Amino acid sequence: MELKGYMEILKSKGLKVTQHRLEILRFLDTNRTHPSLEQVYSYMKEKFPSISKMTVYNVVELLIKNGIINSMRFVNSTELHVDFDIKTHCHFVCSKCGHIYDIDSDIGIQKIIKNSGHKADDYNLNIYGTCRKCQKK
Amino acid sequence: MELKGYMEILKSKGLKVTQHRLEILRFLDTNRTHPSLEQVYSYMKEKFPSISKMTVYNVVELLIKNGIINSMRFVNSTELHVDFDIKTHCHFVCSKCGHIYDIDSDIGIQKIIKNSGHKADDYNLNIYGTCRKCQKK
DNA sequence: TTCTTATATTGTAACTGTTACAATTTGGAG
DNA sequence: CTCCAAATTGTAACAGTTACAATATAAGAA
Repeated sequence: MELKGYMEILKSKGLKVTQHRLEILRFLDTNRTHPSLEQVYSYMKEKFPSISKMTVYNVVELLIKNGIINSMRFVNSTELHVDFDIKTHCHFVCSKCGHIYDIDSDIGIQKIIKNSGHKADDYNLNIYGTCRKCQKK
Repeated sequence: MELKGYMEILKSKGLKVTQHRLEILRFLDTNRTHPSLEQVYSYMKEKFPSISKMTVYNVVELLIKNGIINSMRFVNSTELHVDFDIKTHCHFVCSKCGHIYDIDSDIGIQKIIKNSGHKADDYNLNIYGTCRKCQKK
């Protein structure tokens, strides 16, 4: 996606366009690796050596709140991970190598809670185990 | 369940039986509220005023590693929650009241990852939204 | 029972991820 | 270009967790 595309995303939500916001969006879009905030900060620090970690936290929080990016947490660590893909809610986490894989699957969340009376806004399915690559080793 | 039952659970895994372990098991068994470690500690502190928070962390870690209890983390906080029920892997978290509901559903995890080549050991499905009670308010 | 030893518990300190807040800088409307 | 609301920054504090060494205890052996 071109820079113009990220500008449109921000503008469509009535958000100001800043270099930091554009670069974080671009990084997440081109690196679909579900990075932790530390990893996002680490990348941004190279591009903008004077950037504050707070900016990363602020921008990420803003993007999450406006439904532009996805966030997830896994049972084996306390840190928040983010991803540009807001459609995929299922992830496979390898206990050996730590790699996070997207699992493209519609688990029919409405059917699961239909008798409960609850109203679902979002969900995360995290699957833990050994990934394809690590099984071969 | 009687105290004897918790002793059997520990012994069957070759673990030593201690007052702390028994009490934490009993608390989790009779309070299926998916408490955070802070909440477990808070309860234990009343029963055993001199208990260290480290003991709670150690015992809980041991119980998780031996597959005796379940653990889960939610996207809105960094803290680990635990539950005596090792069968239920689906939870509904109300964004309004914070209550965590068990969702009894078999989502057929094997089917979901069958083409991926990965091998699943465990999973957590967290659903976020407004619970039945909070919708009425 | 008492002894022994491996293991459970404890306190402290350090570490990681996150939040609060006030000071400063900046995007973008007019 | 000017101005103001909002973005960014640095600092400090906080919450959850981990590491580790010292002490206490469970449970098998004698």
